[in-house]
Amino acid sequence: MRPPTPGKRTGRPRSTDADRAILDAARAALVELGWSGLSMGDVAARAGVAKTTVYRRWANKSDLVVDAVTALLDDQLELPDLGSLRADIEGVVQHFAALLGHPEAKTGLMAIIAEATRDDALRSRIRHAIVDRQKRLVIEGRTRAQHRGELPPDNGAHPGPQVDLIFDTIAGAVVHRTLVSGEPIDAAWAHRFTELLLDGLLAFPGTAGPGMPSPPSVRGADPSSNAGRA
Amino acid sequence: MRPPTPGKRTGRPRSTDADRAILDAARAALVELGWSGLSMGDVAARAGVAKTTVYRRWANKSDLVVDAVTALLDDQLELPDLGSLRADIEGVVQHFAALLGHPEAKTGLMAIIAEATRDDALRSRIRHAIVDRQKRLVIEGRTRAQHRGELPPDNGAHPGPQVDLIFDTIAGAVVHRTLVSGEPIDAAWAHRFTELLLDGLLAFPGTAGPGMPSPPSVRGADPSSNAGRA
Amino acid sequence: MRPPTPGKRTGRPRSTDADRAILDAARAALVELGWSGLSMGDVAARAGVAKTTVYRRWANKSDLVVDAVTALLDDQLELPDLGSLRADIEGVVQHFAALLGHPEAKTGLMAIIAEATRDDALRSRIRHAIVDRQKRLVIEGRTRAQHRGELPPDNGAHPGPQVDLIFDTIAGAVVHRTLVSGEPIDAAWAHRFTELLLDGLLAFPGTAGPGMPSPPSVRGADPSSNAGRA
Amino acid sequence: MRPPTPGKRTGRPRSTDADRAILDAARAALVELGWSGLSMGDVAARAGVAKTTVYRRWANKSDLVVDAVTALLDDQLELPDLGSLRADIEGVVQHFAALLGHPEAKTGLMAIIAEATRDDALRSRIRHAIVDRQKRLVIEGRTRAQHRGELPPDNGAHPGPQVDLIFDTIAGAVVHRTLVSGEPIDAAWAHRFTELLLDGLLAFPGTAGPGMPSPPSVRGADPSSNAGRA
DNA sequence: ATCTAATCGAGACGGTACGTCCTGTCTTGCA
DNA sequence: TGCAAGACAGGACGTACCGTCTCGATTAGAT
Repeated sequence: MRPPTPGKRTGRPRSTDADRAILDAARAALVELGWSGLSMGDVAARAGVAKTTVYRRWANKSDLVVDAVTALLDDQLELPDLGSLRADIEGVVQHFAALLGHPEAKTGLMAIIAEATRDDALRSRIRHAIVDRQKRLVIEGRTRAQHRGELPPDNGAHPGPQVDLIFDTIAGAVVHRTLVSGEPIDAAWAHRFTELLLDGLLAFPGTAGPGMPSPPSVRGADPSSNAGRA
Repeated sequence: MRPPTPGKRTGRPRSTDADRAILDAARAALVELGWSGLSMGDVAARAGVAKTTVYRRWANKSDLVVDAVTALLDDQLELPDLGSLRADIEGVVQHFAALLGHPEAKTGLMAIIAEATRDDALRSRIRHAIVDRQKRLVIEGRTRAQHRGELPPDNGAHPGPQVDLIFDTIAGAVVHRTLVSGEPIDAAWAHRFTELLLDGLLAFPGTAGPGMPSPPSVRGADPSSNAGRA
Repeated sequence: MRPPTPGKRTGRPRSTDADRAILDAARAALVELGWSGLSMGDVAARAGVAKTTVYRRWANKSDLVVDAVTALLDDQLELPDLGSLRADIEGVVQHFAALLGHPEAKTGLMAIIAEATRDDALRSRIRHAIVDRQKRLVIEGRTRAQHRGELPPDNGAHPGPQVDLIFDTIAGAVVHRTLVSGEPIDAAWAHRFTELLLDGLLAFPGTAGPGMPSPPSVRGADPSSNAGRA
Repeated sequence: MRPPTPGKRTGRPRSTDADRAILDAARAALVELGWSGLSMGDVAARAGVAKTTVYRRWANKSDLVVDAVTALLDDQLELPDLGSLRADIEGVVQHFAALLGHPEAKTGLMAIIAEATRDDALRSRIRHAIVDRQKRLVIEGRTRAQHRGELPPDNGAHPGPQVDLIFDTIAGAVVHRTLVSGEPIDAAWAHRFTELLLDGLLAFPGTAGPGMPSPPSVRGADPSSNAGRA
């Protein structure tokens, strides 16, 4: 939705009904047909709008779909305080997983990410519209944990890289399991993943079966797992 | 490459030269033009082959690109023994990151994954051709670490879920950072990620800035992995 | 040129330049390449027009060629008064023969007629666009001859069958000699044919060799038609 | 059916069953699909034969169809003596019309004639295989009429042009009425056409209605129709 | 009784055109 | 000026045939 552009104010104003109808139509088409099956003409027809009206707002497929998808995600960005870092992470994992369970989010996200691998402008748009936005969840959770005393306060170093690392790890795992491995994410998986993230691999060497969580280790103080190490 | 399979023995056999030429051409076209720019006619022309000859083997773009990309990954599956679990993980992370640095792998992988979000057959094809194959790396590294005594032996529980979790975590983080966040993976990131994975977030207070490695972590006293560091 | 017809008035109107360019290109292509060599894509290219633009107007090759050929014939429909029935017939025979001498008319006509042998819609289209139109020549010549007193006036019977018979005989002989027998039509043939048609076989003892005109037939004492002969 | 060619006698002989099956299949396909719809592969499939087997006998579609059609006509060439020139002509007209009533003859003939308008080799093949063969009918009828005294004997001049003219007139009228005008040929039309051909237009100026034949005029001795002439 | 060479079926091959679909731009007339 | 409608140039799609080619398996006649 770019070129309604600058100061000008004359002529017939754009229909906001059309805006909504087009985004809704795009979302619906994306679910049914996928990125490559989605056509601008079809979106216009679904929205009951002329093709011109679509192109007047979005210059091409990418732009339209990015807006359609991000609008979808914007409604979902919340991180309720569940009382502990561990619970917060489990919560966000399940929340994100639930979001990716919706076919429109799933298809749309992957489609624009794929397209972005060869389109720098699209990539940076995704970065700003999606990644940076979601990163606030990590920052917020981190700050909250620091206030609770679960994590030490910032020691003066820039926390960005740390935040990025954790964001990529959490989001990556969820996305990969859902979209690449193609397995669903349930409470048990969320629990085990949180355990791994907080305590580390060396702290729970495969003793956990599915749905059979290991006892919460505090800072991984499990002597047996340290046995073979210097 | 499906329909030649039925046991028939009659007629002129398919040219294996054509097989190779087409896959090579598809790979090259993928790098230059990306998924959406790749056209079957162009691939045929590059391969010096008629369009018919391509369609006789692969029914559509997805099928062709999946085969082209998996063949690409098959050449890359190695996990040299670097002497410790920590080093092995850092190694595989960097190895996988390097692979995703190649535009052909990057574009091709994401494209077929995106396409797979709405194509069950393609999804299971990806699972078998790529995911399951790569999972062996995790299993191999795990077994090696158990022999070294870094990890306890299997305690009778089925190790699958554990392997899956670790695989999704490693592959997911690498893929997400590379393709979604759009940041490169260097030695420092690989090191910090490995530290997080092995020791856990609670043991890892995020004091490291970029290019400014964290102090040797309390428990990661592995000489080989510290070799290049202060 | 069918589907624009419904009374609609909206949208961008079709380019009449394109109409003309396409028909001209089709005519030219027909001459150079013949029916089977003519391709829609090539016609579009010659007309400097997209293939879509051709298909929007004509659904297939037959339709396009029919229109191209009939437009060609429409320019040619004249029957100058040569002073006598005999001269008028000789004139129209030579005129029609000259028309069939043009490769575009020759190829186009036969092609659509052949196609029409298995396409009822096309057949009736040809009937209306070509046959009925040309029949007026016979009617006009007949009326003229009646005014001159060469033929008796209509005796109350419907003249249709008579007109049809004469039309099929004249047109059939010209077409057959030109396209089936593959021999050219010159002044001598036109003269002998007219003699046969007017006087009948029994009055016409076949003494004429080629270029060796028969002696003035007993009953065909028409000065104008004998002008160029011994 | 050309290249079984010269002296050689060794190897497996060609199957005559295949010859017949192919021609029959070609005939059937021609009726159903027309020239342009007929494909060599389809003919082979209908004949239960490999494409190679067809191409080994006929180099292309034209050759095959010409042979298929001429074989069809060869069975039909007879001119029974009906006792008078008039009856013989009426007989051959109706006979030829009946032949063109068969869709396979109709479609096949027109198709190859149309193709011949731009293929000299095909044209001369048609001339020899069809036209020249049928011309014998005219020659035979003429000779017979001369023996009966209905026509004068040859006066030394070469009779070819006369034969050609009559052949083109008869065949042309029948073909044109059937295929171009698209009207059927019944006994009444055959009678009226014969009358025109034998007596001439000036002898029966439209006094005949359909199915209401004029009395047989002998040498067109109708004074009233000659009124306006010198 | 073998040898041998042309036949047969099957179907892959390089090409060419097909007719459809979509893209992004443009040209109308109405509001 | 916005908008619905739809024409426009361009280009890829996946299909269908063409006429050629390579296979392995017959099949007769010549040896």
